[in-house]
Amino acid sequence: MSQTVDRALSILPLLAEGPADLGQVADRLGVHKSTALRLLRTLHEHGLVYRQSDQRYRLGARLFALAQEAVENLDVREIAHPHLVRLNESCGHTVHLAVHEDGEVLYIDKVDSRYPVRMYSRIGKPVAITVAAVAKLLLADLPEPERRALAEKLDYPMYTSRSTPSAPAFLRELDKVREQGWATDLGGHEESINCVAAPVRGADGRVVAAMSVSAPNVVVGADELLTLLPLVRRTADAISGEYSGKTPTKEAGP
Amino acid sequence: MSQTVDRALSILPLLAEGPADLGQVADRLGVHKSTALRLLRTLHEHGLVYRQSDQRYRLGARLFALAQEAVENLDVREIAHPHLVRLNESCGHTVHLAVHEDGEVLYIDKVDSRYPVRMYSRIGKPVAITVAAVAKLLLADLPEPERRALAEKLDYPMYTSRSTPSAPAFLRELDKVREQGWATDLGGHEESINCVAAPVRGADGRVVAAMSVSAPNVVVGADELLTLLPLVRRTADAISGEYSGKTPTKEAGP
DNA sequence: AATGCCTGTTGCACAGATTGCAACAGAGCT
DNA sequence: AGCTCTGTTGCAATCTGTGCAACAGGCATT
Repeated sequence: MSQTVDRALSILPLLAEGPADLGQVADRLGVHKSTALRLLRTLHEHGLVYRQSDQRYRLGARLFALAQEAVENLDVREIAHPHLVRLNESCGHTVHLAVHEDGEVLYIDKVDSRYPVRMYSRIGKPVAITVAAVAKLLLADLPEPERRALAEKLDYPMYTSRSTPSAPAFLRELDKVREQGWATDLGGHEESINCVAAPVRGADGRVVAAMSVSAPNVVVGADELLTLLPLVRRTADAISGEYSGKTPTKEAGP
Repeated sequence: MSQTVDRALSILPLLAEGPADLGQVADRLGVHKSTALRLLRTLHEHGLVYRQSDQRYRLGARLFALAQEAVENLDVREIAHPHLVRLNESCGHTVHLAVHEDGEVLYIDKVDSRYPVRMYSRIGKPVAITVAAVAKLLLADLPEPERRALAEKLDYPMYTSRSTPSAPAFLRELDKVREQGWATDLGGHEESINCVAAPVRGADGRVVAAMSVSAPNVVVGADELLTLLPLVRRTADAISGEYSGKTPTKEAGP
């Protein structure tokens, strides 16, 4: 809607691919070098891009700080976290929390005490939306037309032979998931990894988040993982209860 | 430099404080509501802001993805990570990696296997620049005028009685740190936490990053922590060697 | 139940900011 | 030393962004 801002913001994903110099940025934006320079300057003043010693531009530090603060005012995450930790303690597996936003599903929390994994390599990363158990739950709850439109807009990469192959198959899966109130991903993303997931609902019953437990086949088989389903659902329900019970925004209640 | 972009970007830190509606955004920007609306729309199209169900705006998902990719392009981090893990395994304490950028120091990696801490609560967060051991190392290496200018621009909050109190004291500390080639923070940020840090240098000898080991007093005293110094320095030197040995950019070598 | 207020949204004309050009500067390389 | 390449600045034309005012829709109040 605003050309200048649009151009400026287009620089960010471009730089996300790697550092670039002025000429490259100008070319890929399709604007004059001087224009690109001015946009980059403005981005720089706000700390969103950084000019490294070789004069090339790169994404800047403020971006981290913003993403940081953004994740910190997601109230679902705050409420859910202790529950995730407790679940992790009792089963030992990786626990994820994810939300849906504008056609993307992303992890907003993760607990994995067994292996010291680099946590930031996951949080914030968009999820494999067509196969992940949490994605199924979040999308299954969308209103019919929106869900259909999204399903048909998606790509269906065959990560493994068990990946969801097409929009119709995906929509069928979503119907099933909505019906049963939980979801799985059995080797659909990575051959040897299975997940079980359950939805977190707000006061109005809408799904606001989804949580999952993941484990590699070598640790527990799919059957064994499924025995955790009741525990996962109970945890999700506990979060739902707490989330819809309180209104943690600052508006004073009656 | 570019008014429109400047205004649009000013919205981001504003929303970082918490969700806001159109009117609030317009007020705080000092522009007409319609203008704010258009800016927000553009930000929305790029996924940087998200409109939640109550119509208020909040920072968006793309921000995570960008910060994500940004951190993945930092080659120091990639090289350093295994070393940090190894150091953590041998001493058991929290290990940090930090870089300096435009007057800010921020953590870009952290390993803490003992306590399952929420990792993202730190990575990307600006460091207490006047007291942190890693900050001292990074700033001590700046050219004299720049260092002086920065030191005088900073605030010197007294987190504890041992915090750096003023610019002159800070500059003196930086001189000492540069001299000895390592740094400490003994309860300067939080009363009961001590850190030892060492610099990572590029091929030209400039400090490109700094790493530290932190531990609370109740686990090991300051004296005991200092016995780790040789190990920390060796680790940092190992990273420096590997970092300056390779040029991991795509420019083909001879 | 109807009214009034408040928030978000659109069309339009003006003003002013942004754009591309061309000329300049400075570094790095042949 | 000359050359080219990249980054940088001043300027005028114009296109874009801005604020205004009117509209729409929802919520709470009368």
